[in-house]
Amino acid sequence: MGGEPGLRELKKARTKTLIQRHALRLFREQGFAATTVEQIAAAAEVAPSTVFRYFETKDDLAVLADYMSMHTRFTEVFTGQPAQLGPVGALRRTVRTLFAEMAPEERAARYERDLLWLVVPELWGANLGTLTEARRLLCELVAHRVDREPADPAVRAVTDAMVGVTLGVLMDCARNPDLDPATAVDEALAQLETGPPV
Amino acid sequence: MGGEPGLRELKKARTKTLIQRHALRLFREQGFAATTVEQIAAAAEVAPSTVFRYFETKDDLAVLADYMSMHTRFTEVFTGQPAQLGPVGALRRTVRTLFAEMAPEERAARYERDLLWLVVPELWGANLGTLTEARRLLCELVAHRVDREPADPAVRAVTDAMVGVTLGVLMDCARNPDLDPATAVDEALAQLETGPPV
Amino acid sequence: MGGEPGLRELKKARTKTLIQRHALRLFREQGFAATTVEQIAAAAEVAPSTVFRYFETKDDLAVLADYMSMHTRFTEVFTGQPAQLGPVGALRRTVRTLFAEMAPEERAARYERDLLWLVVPELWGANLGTLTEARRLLCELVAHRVDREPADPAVRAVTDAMVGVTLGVLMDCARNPDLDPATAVDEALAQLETGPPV
Amino acid sequence: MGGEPGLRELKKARTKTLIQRHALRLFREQGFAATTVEQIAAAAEVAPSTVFRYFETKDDLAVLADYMSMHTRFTEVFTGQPAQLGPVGALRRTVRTLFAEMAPEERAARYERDLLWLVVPELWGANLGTLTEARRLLCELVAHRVDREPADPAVRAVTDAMVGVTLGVLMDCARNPDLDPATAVDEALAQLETGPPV
DNA sequence: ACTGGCGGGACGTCCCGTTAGT
DNA sequence: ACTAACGGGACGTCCCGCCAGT
Repeated sequence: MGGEPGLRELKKARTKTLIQRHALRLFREQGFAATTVEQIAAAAEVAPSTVFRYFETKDDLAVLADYMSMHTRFTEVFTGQPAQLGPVGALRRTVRTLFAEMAPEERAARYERDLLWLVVPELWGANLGTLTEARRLLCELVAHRVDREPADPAVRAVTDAMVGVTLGVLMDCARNPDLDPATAVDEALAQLETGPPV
Repeated sequence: MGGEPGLRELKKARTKTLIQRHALRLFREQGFAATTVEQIAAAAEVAPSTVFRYFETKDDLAVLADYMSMHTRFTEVFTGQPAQLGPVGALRRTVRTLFAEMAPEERAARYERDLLWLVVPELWGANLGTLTEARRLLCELVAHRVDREPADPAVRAVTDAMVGVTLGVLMDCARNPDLDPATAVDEALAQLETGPPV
Repeated sequence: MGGEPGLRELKKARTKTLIQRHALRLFREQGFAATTVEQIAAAAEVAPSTVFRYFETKDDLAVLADYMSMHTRFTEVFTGQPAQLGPVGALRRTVRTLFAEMAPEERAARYERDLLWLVVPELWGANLGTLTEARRLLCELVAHRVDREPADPAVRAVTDAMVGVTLGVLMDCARNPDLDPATAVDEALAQLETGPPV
Repeated sequence: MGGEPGLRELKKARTKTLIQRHALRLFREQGFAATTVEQIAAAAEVAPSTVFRYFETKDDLAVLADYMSMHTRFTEVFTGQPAQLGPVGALRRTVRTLFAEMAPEERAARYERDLLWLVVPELWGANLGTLTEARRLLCELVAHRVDREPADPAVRAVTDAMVGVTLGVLMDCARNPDLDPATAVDEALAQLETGPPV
């Protein structure tokens, strides 16, 4: 009653992470469609039913559910940027801050995990919800920053431009492991910031 | 013997279109996963095997294959825009031209068909290839117009911004049938063109 | 140690009844197959494991176990009927007496619960045992009353006729809530009693 | 077009019968629940999917679908009985005629198949529909014979009595292979016919 | 003692490839 | 050429038994 003090909860979270880790590894190694839930279960040393206990569908194994939990931190940092910064500038500094907060080894781990869906078409479906939600959030934050409505066309446009640019560069990163997402995103957004594009 | 008389070809194309039309309708009505190939076959009055003769997988039913054929026309129009126009301006005029070339009743039909995948997550996977290809093409056209390399970060950025803005507004159109895609896209791109966003 | 104080017993019985009540309600609302044990557990606010502690299988949730306990009272009343009454007459009066012994609100509650299995095919399997047992008992009581063997064809026939008529009318009641089982059964049995049918 | 002349249809029917035959055999040998669809498929030398192509659910394997086809013959014979016969007499003669029409080896085969569900509780659910339909038909035929409405209580009662007696005796036959259903049913119904039971 | 978590396995749906029939 | 039939296999749901935690 009141938050499950511990051991059970902990093990649950551990199992969930374990299953997803193996799933993502197998998706990368063999492709999404070619990987069966049975294989994932075997790799994680659980029963197939257990996989479905933690993830409703196979697709959900590729969904980064903990992203939602990042939204509050993102909001904090973005909102905290100096008022004279435009939306693009604020986003650049937010991204820099959030990347800096991650320990180096965490960053490497995340890159593998979080960029996978960008290069596996089947996973877009499962992650579209997360993406849409992120877009909605960013739109609101931008609106607040420039003191307009989220439905304002200018707000929509700048938001979608930032999303487009960020996604584009991340897709390149996912395909090319030599690129560092942190700097790549920052540089790409810089292009947007400097003025009328090209 | 010799070149297909063309009649058979025509009938084949007709069947293919027929199957896809019914498939898309059912996807919209019932959702993608809930629609079975058998239902589609029944609706199109063919055998399930025939569906697979025309489309390799069920996913392919949701892919707008004829888009590739639009690329040449798109390239023509885009390239033909006045040299002093920037990429965004050139895209706006290209889009206007292409929309204008469509008969009104064709436009309505296309809206239904072509925007469907934007609101059905499972269909993103199948259409991602088309989208990526379109992005690549636009990137090259932009590069050529501004006389830089396609790999140039500025070229990438403006391309991805245009793609992001266009997709964003199309998603809104798909969800809100009152919006007219032609004007909505044009207005959204106008936001990008006018200068440093917001 | 020693006889259970009875308090624990009582609570147990209460829980069992509670679980079954919710199960039957859900079976009626959603159908048997569509109702999961988890839903039942949630409705009764217990853990799924607990459901299986009280009922061996899901099917058993639909079995009216307390019917066996009614057998002794039934036997008493049936045996106590005047000797000159035939089996059908004795059954009619027994049924009337037993119905009369129930408080009105109990009758309404029982109707809902006890007639459910008649209209849900999947529940026949679980309840067939109870039905067979009832048939066997009635057969013996009839045999005793007419002073013949239970295996006597005439005894079997009259027993099965009564069972058939009763079941038939109860199935009608289950489907048509306007009918009152007490009078409907009585009237139907009256048809059997009056002589060579039709 | 127009009734599938042959080979295909024939093979289909053959496969369906084959699967069901093996299923019923296994149900008898191992019990219903203990028999898996895989086992049935293996015994019939088909794939498990093929089983589900012919029978919607495992339960349906135990349903005697061809009974419906007997209804017309039954109606003919029953209706053709002399007008002065009462419903029970007409049913007795109908049953005798129908049994007589079967070749001896067919009778033996049918007994095995058709009486199985009576002793396997899980199968009652699947067969209840057939039973209910039979009851409805008999009710109508009786009503017509005695020139009353099918809803008339007397009609209902005599119908249900006949159904009850028949079922009861068939259950005994199913459990006791020494009994001959044809004569057992006839004798049991005779009890109903001779007058006020007992 | 009760409950939560997990295993194992059956069911039933669906996809899609192959083979054989018309 | 088109289609029906079937195979094989993945997915996802659900039941129910067991064991470990509180």
